[in-house]
Amino acid sequence: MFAGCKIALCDTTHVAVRSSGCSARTVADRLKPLLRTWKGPVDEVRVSDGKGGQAQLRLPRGFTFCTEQWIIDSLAKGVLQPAEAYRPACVAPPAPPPQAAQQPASPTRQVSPASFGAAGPAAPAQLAQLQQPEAGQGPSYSDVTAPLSEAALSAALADAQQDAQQPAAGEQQQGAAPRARPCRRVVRRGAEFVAVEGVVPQYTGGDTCLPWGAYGVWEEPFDAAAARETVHKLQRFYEKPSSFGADMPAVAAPDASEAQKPGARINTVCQHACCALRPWCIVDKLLEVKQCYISGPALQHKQTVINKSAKKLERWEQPLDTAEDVKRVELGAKTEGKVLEILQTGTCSKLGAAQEDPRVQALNLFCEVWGCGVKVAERWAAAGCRTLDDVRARVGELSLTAQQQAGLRHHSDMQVPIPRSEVGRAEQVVRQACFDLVERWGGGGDAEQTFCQGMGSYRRRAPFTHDIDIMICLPPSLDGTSCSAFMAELLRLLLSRGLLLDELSPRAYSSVHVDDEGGDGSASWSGFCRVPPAEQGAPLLPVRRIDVKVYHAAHAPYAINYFSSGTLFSKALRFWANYAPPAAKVARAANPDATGLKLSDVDLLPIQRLRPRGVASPGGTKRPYGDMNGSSDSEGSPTAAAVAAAAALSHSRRHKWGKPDGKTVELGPAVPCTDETSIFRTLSLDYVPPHMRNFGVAYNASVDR
DNA sequence: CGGCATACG
DNA sequence: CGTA
DNA sequence: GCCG
Repeated sequence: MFAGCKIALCDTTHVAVRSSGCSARTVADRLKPLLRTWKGPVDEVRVSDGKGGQAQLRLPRGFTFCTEQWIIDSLAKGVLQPAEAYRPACVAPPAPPPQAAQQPASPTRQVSPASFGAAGPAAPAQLAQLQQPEAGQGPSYSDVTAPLSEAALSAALADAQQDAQQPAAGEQQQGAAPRARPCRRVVRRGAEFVAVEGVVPQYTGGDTCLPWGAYGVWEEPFDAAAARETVHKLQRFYEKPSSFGADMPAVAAPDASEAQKPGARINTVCQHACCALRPWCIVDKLLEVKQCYISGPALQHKQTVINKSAKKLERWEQPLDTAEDVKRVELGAKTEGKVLEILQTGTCSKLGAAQEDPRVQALNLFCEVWGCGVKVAERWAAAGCRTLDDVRARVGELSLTAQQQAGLRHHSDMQVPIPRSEVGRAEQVVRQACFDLVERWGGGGDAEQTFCQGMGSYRRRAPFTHDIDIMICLPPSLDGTSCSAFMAELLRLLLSRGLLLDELSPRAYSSVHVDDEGGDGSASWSGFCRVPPAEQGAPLLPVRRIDVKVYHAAHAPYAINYFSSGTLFSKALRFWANYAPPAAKVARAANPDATGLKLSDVDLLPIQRLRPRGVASPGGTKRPYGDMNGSSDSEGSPTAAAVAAAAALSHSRRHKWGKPDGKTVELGPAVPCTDETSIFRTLSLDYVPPHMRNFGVAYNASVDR
């Protein structure tokens, strides 16, 4: 029924429908043409969209409607979820007239007729929770603390609470009556935290009173609605900074244009039901177009722009049938043109030309090799190579780095997605080694404050990842030790325990970091590993890419924030810190000369931008995004103190390549953050949990490059 | 036309 | 320049 | 490629 459609490959008994903004009529119309090829039995079903719209539609027997969230959750949990809990509002069974009149806006679910699946008269409360899985995941605090016993606090917990004041956690609870302290006993056994009494708590802060990082608990409480709003705010500001302050709806209002579409239908190529809900085919084509921009000036930024547009389209929940439909998305001029062309012809001239060009094809292929970027790819192509085997055959004359040779060797294994479970087992191996080492290195009484977790899309709950990314934050008692020395030991241990491949010299790891102050603040290593099979005799698992990072405790909030976020989310957050008026206000409070904040993986610094965005040249003094806050005029002429401070600060972190950015100066003092929540609060944002730090729709195939 | 996130190996 |  |  959905041949060629990427969503439907998951399952052949469900019809994915967007959760809102769609009429029953539309669903019926979309299904009609698809049914022409359906041979099996069909049921006549009456549906209502709760907005007065009703429709009679034909549905293959045994099929059920579901939202896209059903797919995501089913994948994440590895089990098909009950579809009735994910029924789209726009295809609810028609409500009996009297009730519908009484509660027009109420989302109460009616019990379904047979063709909606065997929902039965399930408890409405349960349904409501499942309907919005996000809400269920939020730490409605009572859920978190309820199972815990009311016995006496463990002495260790009491101690920890005394010296860790948690202002951010308290703030989140504003308004709510303080609850009795939850009580529990948790002990660390090696790399594991086990509950002796009650259960290991899930979230820090809030009224659990649990300091961040105690007992291996690093998850912070969140409000799903506030988090969604924050994601939206960041997206908007990143995509169109001038839109700051204007309140825009998260999705385009379900328009009345469904009734009479003014424009002519130009979409002649894509009839997929799921593409009416999200233009997947357009997104896919656009990402192919991105590949045309593989060489030339500023191409990285052109690719970035296409990426942004793709994410925007991915979030677009209206059908794209007419030119007016496309206009409403508000893409850039050129991108919009490409989308129109794709709609009309199924492809785009730019793409056609590039697909004919074997050199462009080769460049894109070569860039898949880890360690090979555009420059190197161009060298290989210039030498006449068109396939990876061409390159392999001429390794000698092309002078590949060890990294590139390894990347070439494992290229095919890199194509295999990594299931969560495998990342989890790698995490266990590293965690064991890490805690062993922390103890051996005399990590005082605070070894349990060591952070060691799988990061990246794994921490964002993706069902599959493309690499294994593990981060360690040493406990405070190891502040004086060198991260690279710790890394070297750790790699040796991981090699001997059979996780790492003996490639890219994990044996000889050393970081030439003879910088300032004793003890370098961070170290990182990238290489390959093979996770030992779960049971003996099982076939070897593929080789995987693995990154390991070690940070000092002081950097933990910033490092964890960065490595838990998707690429675009990180960029948007840093962009916000740099330029958003609320961030600028915070910056000025920390240092009167500051114009914004610079967020990195180790700290949050006030900075002074000598030429703020929106200022043409030395001439005018136009401020970037309106003069929304009173500010002292001190732009374009850094104080002597600022320059001196900048020189001192940037001394240790001067890059070898690229131009040293002379247009901003780093100022002090750094803004201290105790946890991730406090980073968001500092930036005047609400905390966003890792699994929501994706732009676009979570866990589809697209990867930023 | 300058800037586009920020850093380490 | 490569990586994240 | 797009925004200011």
